[in-house]
Parts: sequence; structure tokens; C-alpha cells
Amino acid sequence: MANDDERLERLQGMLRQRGILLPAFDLYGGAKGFYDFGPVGGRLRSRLNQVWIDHWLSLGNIVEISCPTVTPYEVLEASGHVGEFSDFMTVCGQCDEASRADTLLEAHHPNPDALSQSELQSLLTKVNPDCPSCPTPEWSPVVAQNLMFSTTIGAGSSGRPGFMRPETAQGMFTSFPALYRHFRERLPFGAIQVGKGYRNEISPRQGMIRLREFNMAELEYFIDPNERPNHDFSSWSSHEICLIDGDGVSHSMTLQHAAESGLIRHPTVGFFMGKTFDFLSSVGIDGTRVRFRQHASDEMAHYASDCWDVEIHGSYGWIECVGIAHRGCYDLEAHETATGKSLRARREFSEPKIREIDGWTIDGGVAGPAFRADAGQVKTIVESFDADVEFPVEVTLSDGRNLAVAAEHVKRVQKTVKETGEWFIPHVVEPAFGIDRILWHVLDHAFEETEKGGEPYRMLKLADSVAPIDVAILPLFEKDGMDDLALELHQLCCSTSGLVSLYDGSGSIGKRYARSDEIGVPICITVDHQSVEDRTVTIRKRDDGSQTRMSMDQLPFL
RNA sequence: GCGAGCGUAGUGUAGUGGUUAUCACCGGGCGUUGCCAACGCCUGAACCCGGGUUCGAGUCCCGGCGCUCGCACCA
Repeated sequence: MANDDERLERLQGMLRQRGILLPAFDLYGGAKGFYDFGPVGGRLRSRLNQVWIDHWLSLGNIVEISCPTVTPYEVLEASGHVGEFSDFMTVCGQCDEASRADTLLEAHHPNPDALSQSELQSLLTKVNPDCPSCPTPEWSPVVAQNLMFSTTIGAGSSGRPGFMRPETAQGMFTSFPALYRHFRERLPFGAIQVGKGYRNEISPRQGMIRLREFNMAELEYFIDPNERPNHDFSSWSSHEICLIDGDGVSHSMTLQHAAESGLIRHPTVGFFMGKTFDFLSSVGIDGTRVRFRQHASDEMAHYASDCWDVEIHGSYGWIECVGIAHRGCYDLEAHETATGKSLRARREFSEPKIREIDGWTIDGGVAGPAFRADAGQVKTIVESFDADVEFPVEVTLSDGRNLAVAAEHVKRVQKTVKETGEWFIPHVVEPAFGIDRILWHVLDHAFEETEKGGEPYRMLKLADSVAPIDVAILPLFEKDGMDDLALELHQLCCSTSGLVSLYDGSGSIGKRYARSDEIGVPICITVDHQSVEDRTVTIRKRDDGSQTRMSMDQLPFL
């Protein structure tokens, strides 16, 4: 274990020195839970994001969106984050003592912890509980204080409370109507979003593993719960993976078997587990150090009905880096309830349903003036009657009063209703990726320590797909035209779309190879005297140190 | 948030209250007909911040900030 810790320290030192990951605001003494991606790390992060985006877009029914990080209070109240992540505070205006509102009201309610902000506010106003530090309490309005960074949208009294988003998901849910329309009202479809999330951690630890501002990438995939999806599991058919179920029992089986046996409760969850494994492999994560762990029922988030964490093993042990959750209809339903707007999809019946209606309703022209304010209630009651009821009938209202409904107040309803389909709330399967945690493990798994000439030698064997620099251009010496030729090649590479080149003319050639290896450059190109004569250059590969000579005008990546 | 330990160049470190803060790698420049951290010369770079004790503080004391670990918390 001590060896592991020392390796971790050497890796972190190298990442700082090479401008990959650095503590943020170091100039001012640092800030816990915040990291900078440096001149090399910045590119690494955006490459990783791009690979992730391309991976999901390749499914064909996914779109990328981008929503604000600043989110109005009501949105996160509806989603459950305010309740799940908040303590409600109030301040005594007489003595400045801050108290938790639910604690103050413990004597006046059986479970104040479960009350919403407005319920707490009205109870606080009604009870006006004693202040623990002064005799004349004067409680301020109740405010939410929780793990979300709170802010104010707008200034002064017109300001509106809000939060920095704790996940990107809510933006996808609030965009559901636009997504539904974009996809021509046909499920299934998904939306992805890559961006920052915020969480005011009490105690950030373990470097990139627990941050206060972090990069996340989420897919919200909307499905019809009545349709059994038919996913193709064949590409993983020969691959048994490590699955730990909700009781902590470990299984080794194929994804298809796990989905068919019911261990994975929904095939789409299983399919995304496979796609997630593919993604991790494509960015250089060691597949033998990946496992899937199912949440126990008491561990599940407030919105989820099944959840699998993808855990990656590295310097900090097994760390959850991806969560694949079946969120059911929780979120869309919550936003429907909060706004009164429809967030539903339509499902056509294979055969229209014919319904015969034979009953009663009120005759508005007579019943309205007769019953006035009670007419609505009378209508509901009358419409529940069978066709063979005989009027007059005495009905009982909700407040206990009785009214006589006569034949003149009602009329017979006889019609045939044809229903061709129905509206339902789609279910959501959500793979949520902690990009920083994945990026950390990409670095951890790529970090290779060897010896060269008796000296320790370090390199990052990064996958080409995420390597921050594609090619380093090295003039053997910066003279005799070698520097000019190298700069020409460097310029050509830099102006080639998608290609990132690094020019390095400082120090010995061996030192420059070593520095390139430390930031994971897959290919170095050396310009020497012969290059000036015949425009051939040496291609040196990071992983095996092999060198081949070819014309600089025929480089495969240009 | 509580407790313990720690904080010195880009990195890793030495430093018993006393002159100009040690060493190595590192970074930069020049040279080197030369391809895997080579060599020579020159050069750059640090005591986390703020108070206090003291003639004098990197060193001792207090507070803050940060880091590591344990507990607590954790979608």
C-alpha cells in the first residue's frame, strides 16, 4: 500500500509539473475541491468530452443540448433536490442567531424535517418559537441552506432565488417538450449534455475524486415503459463482466444473461452498461479494473428504481465513476405536478377502444341557477349515477348538506367515445458520468513507470483518442535550417483541423522525447540535417520507441 | 464539522533561534555533426498567509488558509 501511495505522489507531482492537473487558485493559497486543467490538461479534458459526445451520438437517436448552470429555485424544488439536500435556516433579527427552522419547530410538529419551505414558513409565522439566545425572537424568512451553491438571480428585491445546478439532468427534463417535438413525437430518444455541476461538499477529499465544481456528462434516455426494447447485446456476448448485486454478491456473467435473468431489471439499463464499458475502453481505461455494482434499495437516490454504479479501480481503490439509473417517471411527473404543464408522450392503441357512455349529466341552464355554487359538485355526483336512476334523488354534498336533484335539473347522456391512444409519462434511463473521476483513472491507468539507463522513467500511455497532443515536432538543433523546416511542419500540423502539435526545440533530443512521453504524445517527429536535404523526417513512436524515416510530405495524419 | 499530522524553488528535499536558506532533478540561454532525461559554460527559481515572542524566526507561540489521514457527511 505504501508503494501505491508513493506512486500516487509521483503521478500527482508529474501532473502538476507538466501542466496537466493543478490545484486551482494556488496563487492565493488554494481552494479546496477545485482544480485547474492546465495547458496540457485542458486539451485532455475537451478530448475526453468529445469522445463521450461522439460515442452517444453514434446511437442515432440522441441529440446534444446545453442548459444553464444557474437554475431557478422552483426547478430544483420540484426535482426534490431542495428537500433532499437542504436544511432550512432562519435568522433572529434581534440577536443574529441562525437556527434551523425545523429544529425550532420540533415541539410543534411531529416531523418538521419533512416539511417544505412554505410549510415551515407558515408554521414558523404561526408559532413564532422562542429564540435560543434572546428573549424577543424576530425570525427572518426561511431560507434553504444545503449542499447546493445558492445564488440570487437578479438584484435587490426583484432578485429570485436559485442554485448552481447539482446535475445537468434537470435541464434535459425541462427541455422535454422541445425534445419530443424535435424527435417527431416518437420514443425512444435521448438528450446528452456535458458541463459543470456544483456541490458545496462539506469536506472534499482525494484530489479529483470529490470536487466542489465538477465536469459531468449525462444522457437522459426517454422510453415507453410498456414497450420491451430489443437491444443488440451480441457485441458483448463473449465477455463476462463483474456484477455485484444489491446484496453484495458478486457474479461473473455476460450482460445479456444478466438482463435476461432479471439481475439487471431493465434491458436498456443493461445495454447502456455495455455501451459505458465500450466508452471506458475507448479512452484507455483498463477493462479488467472495471466492475458494476448495483445499489441496495436503501442506497438508491430519491428518484431511482434501479441503479448500477460503474466502479473503476485505481490509486484510491474502487471509485464510482458512472451511475446508470432507471429513474422511472419520477422527474417528468415531478415537473408536471409543479407546473401543471403536460410532459407526456402519446401511445396509439393497436385497435381503437370504443367506449359506450350511458348515464346522466346536469342541464346547466336549469341546474346552474338552481344550485349556484354547488352546481359543480352536483354535476360530479350526477355523472357517477347509473343509467337506471330515477329522479328526484337526494344527494349529499361534501360538507354534509343534502340537496334534492329533480328530473328537470338533469339530462340523459348516451354516446359512443372512440379512443385511439393515450398519453403517458415516459420513463427515463440515465447514464451519468463523472468526467473528472474518469479522467483521473485514464491518467492513473496510463501512467507507467519503468527504468531507462538505471534512472526512473515515466510516461502516460494515453489512448490516441484522448491524447492532448497528437504530435511533437523536434528539430535536432535549431540551426542550419532545421528550425525553419520544423516550424513549417509545426504550422502545417496546427492548421490541420483536429490535430494538435507541440514544437519543442529546448534541451537535448533525449530529454525532449522524455518530456513528450510524460504528457503522452503518441508520435514525435525529428527534423535533422538530412531533412533539410530531402524533406524526410524521423517518426518516433512513444509506446515502443521505434523510429522510421519517411517524407514529411507523406505523413499519414496530414 | 471534530481530531491528529504536515506546509521550504516547477518537482522532490536538507535545514540545532544566529552571516548570503542545502542538494538534486527542473526551467532558460550558448556551445556541441548529434536521435532517447549525455556533456561543458552561463543563468532562473522557494521558507503558505497574518499576528506575536525575541536583538534576531524557515525554526518557538497564536489565528487563518491549504494538504494528508481517521471520524462524521456523501446522489
